[in-house]
Amino acid sequence: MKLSRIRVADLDLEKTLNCGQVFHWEKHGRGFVGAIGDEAVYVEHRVETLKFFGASAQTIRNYFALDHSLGQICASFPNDASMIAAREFCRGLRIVRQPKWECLATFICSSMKQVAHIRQISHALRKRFGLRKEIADTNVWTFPSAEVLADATESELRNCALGYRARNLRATAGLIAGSDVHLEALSVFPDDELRARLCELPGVGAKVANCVMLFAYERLRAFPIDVWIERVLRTMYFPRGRKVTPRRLREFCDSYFGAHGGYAQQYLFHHARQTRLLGRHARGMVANGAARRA
DNA sequence: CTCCAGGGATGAT
DNA sequence: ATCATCCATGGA
Repeated sequence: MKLSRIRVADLDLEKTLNCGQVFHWEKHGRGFVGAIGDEAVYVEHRVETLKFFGASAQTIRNYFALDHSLGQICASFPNDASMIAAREFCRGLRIVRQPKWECLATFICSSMKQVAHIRQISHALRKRFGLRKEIADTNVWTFPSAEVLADATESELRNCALGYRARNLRATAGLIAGSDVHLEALSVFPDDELRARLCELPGVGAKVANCVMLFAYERLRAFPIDVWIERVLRTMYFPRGRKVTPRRLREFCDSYFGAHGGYAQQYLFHHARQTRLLGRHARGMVANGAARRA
C-alpha cells in the first residue's frame, strides 16, 4: 500500500471523523479506514500532510472539503464566550461532503439514538447489504443503494437494530429507487425549498433535513437543533428563559450564527459532547461563562 | 435496575 | 399553532 500525499493545513482528521457528522470511519493503525462512495479508503494525517490510499487526490480533497477556508468560516462566527470556546476546541474540524443518499439514510436512522448506536446501525446496514472491500489489510463495506434497501423486507432491516425506523428507511428508499425523488436534482433549490422537499420524505423532519442539507448539500447555513444543541442554547444563550418556544430558538439560530451557522452548530455540538458539558452528569454546572443574549 | 438518545408522526387541545 | 404520546433499541 503506497500512500499518496496532499499538503494541508488546518485539518483535524480525528475530530472531523468522530464529531457525529459521519458514522462509519474506524481507527486503523495510524489513521482511519472507511469508504468514500464505493471506494475503500485509508487516510492518515501527519503534520501539514494528509496521506491516503484508495481514491484519487481529487476525491479526497472534495470529500474532506479541503477547499473550505476555515479561517474565513470561523471569522464569521459570533464572538460570544461559548462560540469562542467551541471554535478553539474544534480547530481543524471540517464539514465533509457526504454522498446524499448515504447521509439521508443514516440520519433517518439517527432519531432518538446515541452517536455510538448510529455507528452500529450504519455498520450493520453496510455489512448486511453493502459491498465488501479490502483496504489496508482489513475490510470495509460500502453503503447500500436505495434500490437494495427498498428491496429489503422491513424485518430484514429491523435485524440491523433499526427498530421503528425500519419502516421509514424502507419507504424513503422506495421513493428514491422508484425515481419519485431525485436527490441530486434537489440541489438546484434554495435552502427553504430544499428543506421542504426533504421533509416530504418518510422519517425526515426539520432536524434530519437540516443535517442532510449541511452534511450532503453543502448548505453551510443549515442549523440542526437536536437535544444537545437545545441544551446549549437554553443554558448559554437563554439563561433564565421561561417561555423560549422552539419557534423562537429556530429564529435565533437562523439569524444569530450567520452564513456558516452549520459550522458553528457542529462546533458547539462537538465541544459540548466531548467536554461532557451539559451532559446528564453535569447539568447545572455551567452557570457562569454563559453568553450574553443577542 | 433506570434514564436517555443528533426525532418524527399522529391525534388532541 | 402548540402539546402529549408512542415508537424500538442499547449504551451508560
